[in-house]
Amino acid sequence: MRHEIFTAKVWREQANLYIGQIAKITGASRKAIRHYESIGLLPPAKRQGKYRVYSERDAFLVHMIKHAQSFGFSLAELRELVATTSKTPRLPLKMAQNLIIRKRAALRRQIADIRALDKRLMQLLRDMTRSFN
Amino acid sequence: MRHEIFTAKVWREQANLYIGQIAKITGASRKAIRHYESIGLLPPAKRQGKYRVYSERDAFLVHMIKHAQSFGFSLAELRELVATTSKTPRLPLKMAQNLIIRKRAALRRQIADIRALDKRLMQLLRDMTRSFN
DNA sequence: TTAAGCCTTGCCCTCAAGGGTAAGGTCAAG
DNA sequence: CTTGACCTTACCCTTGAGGGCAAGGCTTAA
Repeated sequence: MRHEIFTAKVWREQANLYIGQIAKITGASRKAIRHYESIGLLPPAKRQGKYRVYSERDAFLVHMIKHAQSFGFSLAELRELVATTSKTPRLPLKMAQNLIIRKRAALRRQIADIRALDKRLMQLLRDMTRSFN
Repeated sequence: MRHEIFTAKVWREQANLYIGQIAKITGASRKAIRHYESIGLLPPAKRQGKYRVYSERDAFLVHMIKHAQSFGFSLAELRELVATTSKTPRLPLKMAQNLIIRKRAALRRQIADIRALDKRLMQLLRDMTRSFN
């Protein structure tokens, strides 16, 4: 029964992929993909028996996660975006843009913090030099 | 015997302090102080029986560690400085200055990295906006 | 000698993002 | 029906700097 329904051809058309296939396609490790699911970043995968099966849409989500990570986003920061994306046909542009804008603001804050620290270090250095003379 | 030698008065003069006293003086927790010892940042404390006893010099070292931490130094970064300081009468100025200079260089690198990331995010935002129109 | 207040070691927990390995179950094909 | 490739859960490990707790030992003043 199942064998007739899920022939190789139909598989490819429905893109019912095991986790290893998704991993190969997206470049994420199997472990990472399960991890995303375990922390609720990806919705629980459908199962065929005990095996997780994924569609090309899921591959897109994983791709998105990897891409976003390379831009410095943490998995936690991506939760909402991924959740929404998995429920709507297209990437929620506004949400993604807001994410980026907030990240940029955080970066600006980081730079300010680092500069403040640098100033303190500079002053410390000056004080030490003075105590030398 | 020991009781005659280590009277309260003599104690105060020799500043033989239990870990709780050092903790109170320096503001570091007992746990933190033991932690510094366990990772080899502080030399193994002398013992009176099973209790660690510290001198005011040790208090100075702990103070130094806390101070340096507030300037963004990790315990690992302080290893050499603390080791040397604990073996010489005064703070090794040159070594401390080099540490600061190196830290400032690292901060500059961090800022460069953040700015590069910010540029990428800006570009990404532009691309997304374009795909909107 | 005893109570109160210190101190001791040892173990698990935190956060992020998985890596590594074990031990075993399952799938598709020959 | 077996083989080999793939999958499953489950547990421990990593970095940094300790926090929290347990269970018990030490000190010292009264």
